[in-house]
Amino acid sequence: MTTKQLVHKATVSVHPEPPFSFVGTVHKPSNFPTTDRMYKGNEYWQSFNWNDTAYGIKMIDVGTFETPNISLEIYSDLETDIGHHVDEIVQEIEFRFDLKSDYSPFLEGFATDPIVGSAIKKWNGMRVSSPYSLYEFLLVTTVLQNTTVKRSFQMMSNLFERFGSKILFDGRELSTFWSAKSVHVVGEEELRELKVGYRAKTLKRQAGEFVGGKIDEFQLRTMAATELKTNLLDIYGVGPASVQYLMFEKFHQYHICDRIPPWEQKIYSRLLFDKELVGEQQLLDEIERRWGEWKMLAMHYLFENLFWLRKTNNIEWLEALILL
DNA sequence: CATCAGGGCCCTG
DNA sequence: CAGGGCCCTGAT
Repeated sequence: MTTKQLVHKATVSVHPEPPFSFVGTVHKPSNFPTTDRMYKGNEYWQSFNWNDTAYGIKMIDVGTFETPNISLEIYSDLETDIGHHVDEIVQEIEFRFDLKSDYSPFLEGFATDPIVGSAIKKWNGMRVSSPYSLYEFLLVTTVLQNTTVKRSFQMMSNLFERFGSKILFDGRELSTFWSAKSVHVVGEEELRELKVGYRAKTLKRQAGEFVGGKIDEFQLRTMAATELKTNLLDIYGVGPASVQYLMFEKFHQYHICDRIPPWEQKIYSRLLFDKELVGEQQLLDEIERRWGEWKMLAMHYLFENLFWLRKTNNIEWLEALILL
């Protein structure tokens, strides 16, 4: 696999809505690691596909909690690419990282909440963000299905190896995602060789839905929650669990939570009830009672805070759930 | 050795 | 609406 060097650069200042947590926004400790992005200190890098071109994105935190400021660097192979697309790339980054939303009613309203209060204190201003396009996000939800974290990671690596490529910018080498087209033209059998099992059919069908124009991410973004959900469920391979991830992380519908998948169920059972396993409906009732319209955001703050704690503390029950 | 469930979803009856 | 089947792997 050859590595493409991206030598041209444009720099733009981006100003998120205060308050803002850079780390909490660009780095999600709960996500399994992939080679398309990396975070260190006050800097963040990722590959970024836009209009069939592989860009490199670097964000540097040069602001403060109250006066957020990100120095956004866009790297490209061709100078003209940056010139023509810089504005739309900035807009897209602002959307994916949810930089312009106002979380203050939640952050202020629950600052002293007995359960989520300490997570808010630590992560105040953390956004619901996903670095991925809808196509890329669906790859993740597909490899997550009906398996363990370890195998999901293996499937993702195999896909990167087969379809992705590499870029080098700012001294960092990162994997890039691929187009739906490149998967669409490949036979299902060839996909199965990547150890994705029955998901080969899903990967191929989803790629086809993008290529054929059935899925339009930008149109989906204009829809209200109910219509959005219906349309997402209409995508082959998207069921109740995946649609919950999509609605929240990708489309930032942080007032909605009508499903808590098994793995999260175990984790929230501990966080909310200090029990090994509480019924899904009981958990749903509890989060509604405690946080109402902000319930999914509250859950996210709890979740990421827990995985951050894991870095310095040994949380035995959590390790057991991750090793599965 | 066999059996089974794991961060679901589709399809059938 | 319930339930079988699906790829593969590690745990038992």
